[in-house]
Amino acid sequence: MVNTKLRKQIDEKQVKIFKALADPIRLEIIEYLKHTDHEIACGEVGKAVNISKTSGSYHFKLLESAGLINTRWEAREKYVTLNESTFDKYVTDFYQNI
Amino acid sequence: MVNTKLRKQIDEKQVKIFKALADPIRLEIIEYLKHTDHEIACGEVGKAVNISKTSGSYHFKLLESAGLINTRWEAREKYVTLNESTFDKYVTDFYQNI
DNA sequence: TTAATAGTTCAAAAATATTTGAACTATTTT
DNA sequence: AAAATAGTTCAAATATTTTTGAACTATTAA
Repeated sequence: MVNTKLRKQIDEKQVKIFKALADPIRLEIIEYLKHTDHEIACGEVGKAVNISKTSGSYHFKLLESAGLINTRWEAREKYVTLNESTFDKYVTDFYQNI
Repeated sequence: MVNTKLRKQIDEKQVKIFKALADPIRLEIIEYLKHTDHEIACGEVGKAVNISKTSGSYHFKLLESAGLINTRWEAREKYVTLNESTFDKYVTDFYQNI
């Protein structure tokens, strides 16, 4: 059990995560990344799910800001992977924890 | 593994559920219902989370349409409970199943 | 050193979601 | 029968999210 202020912060984070998951493009990206199962460049994912680079930039930023993906720059490319621990804590364990 | 058309339907349902969860009022309602742990009238929940009846009507309808709550009318009141099986299938098991 | 490539940023436009209050239905209480 | 209660519906207003294209930065390749 947590206090009210912390509860509220947790909820804001929780809402942010569900918002990030509440979009068909982002779900496609997430599914693609899960099945890929290794680091992959944003551009390659974007091609796979058929979105413009601008749209990709928007969606990857949002996913990263929610903590659902990790990113790493190398040369011209930004590589992404899923952040499984966020899925575990905020999705898989959501119902149990509220 | 499922075919493309079914995959798409599942995704639509999945998006709808995450959208329903992606709102602070609805998360409060859900948390309240989980802790209440028995049938309770919409109005009582609405008072507890401090929303207008119009707003309550909107949010309960959305939660029901996503399959996250069950409802039952009795006399003037509409009673709600969480639909745990939807949480299990679409939230708890989400990451594993994609 | 110029081209091409990978991605970002910006602001405007378009699309979606939420809130609000007034008027409504159905049921129960007085 | 009238008043009160519980909830719905509607349309307008507001707020938030997403898409778009043009211009940009940084890096690599020719």
